[in-house]
Amino acid sequence: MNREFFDRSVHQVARDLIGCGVAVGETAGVIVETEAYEASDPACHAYIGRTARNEVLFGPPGHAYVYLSYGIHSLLNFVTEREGSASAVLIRALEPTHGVELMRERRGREDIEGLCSGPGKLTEALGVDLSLNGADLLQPPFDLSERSASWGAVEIAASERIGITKAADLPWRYSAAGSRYVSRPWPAGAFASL
DNA sequence: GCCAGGATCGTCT
DNA sequence: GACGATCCTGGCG
Repeated sequence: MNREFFDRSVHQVARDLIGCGVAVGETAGVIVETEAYEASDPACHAYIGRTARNEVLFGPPGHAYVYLSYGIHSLLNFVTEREGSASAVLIRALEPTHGVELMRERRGREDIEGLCSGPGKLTEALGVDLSLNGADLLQPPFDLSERSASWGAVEIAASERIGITKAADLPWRYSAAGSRYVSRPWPAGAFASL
């Protein structure tokens, strides 16, 4: 995984991230659900312009944008597109692959489907918090890997984003069709082409 | 199984 | 001083 991967349209990156591996320290999983947020999008934190909070979104691609949601959950995003173009992919769900016992301890639950099936859940499982805001995704503790051959033919569903009030009708949520690890099911017949 | 409500705090008005 | 890109629990069928 290199910088160029992220230096592309946020929608392309959001789709291409499905099936890719994300490791943070000893824990890792495969991305099965993402959402795209672009600068011209009212639901994007950068829509209102540059502030102290969203500054990372305006920076170079391939960095982590982490912010606190509802005062409780840290949400993990990957910054995309050239510097100055504020856009990011929200990582919404993972299929756990490594460090499952550590994930269980951090989450305080046993069921593997529930460990990373939501944006706030996976950050808790991976140990991601606000201290990683702005961190380079190409450096430790992150270790990202490209989609493996077994995921090469994955079908990707496109549907409406979850939990937002502005621009809620845009179909910018992407999920791996057939995965048991997504945060919510996708509507029938909502498929994007690779 | 579904739904309503509460937890909790950084950010911006 | 209001508002979330959320999650979990408890109450009710």
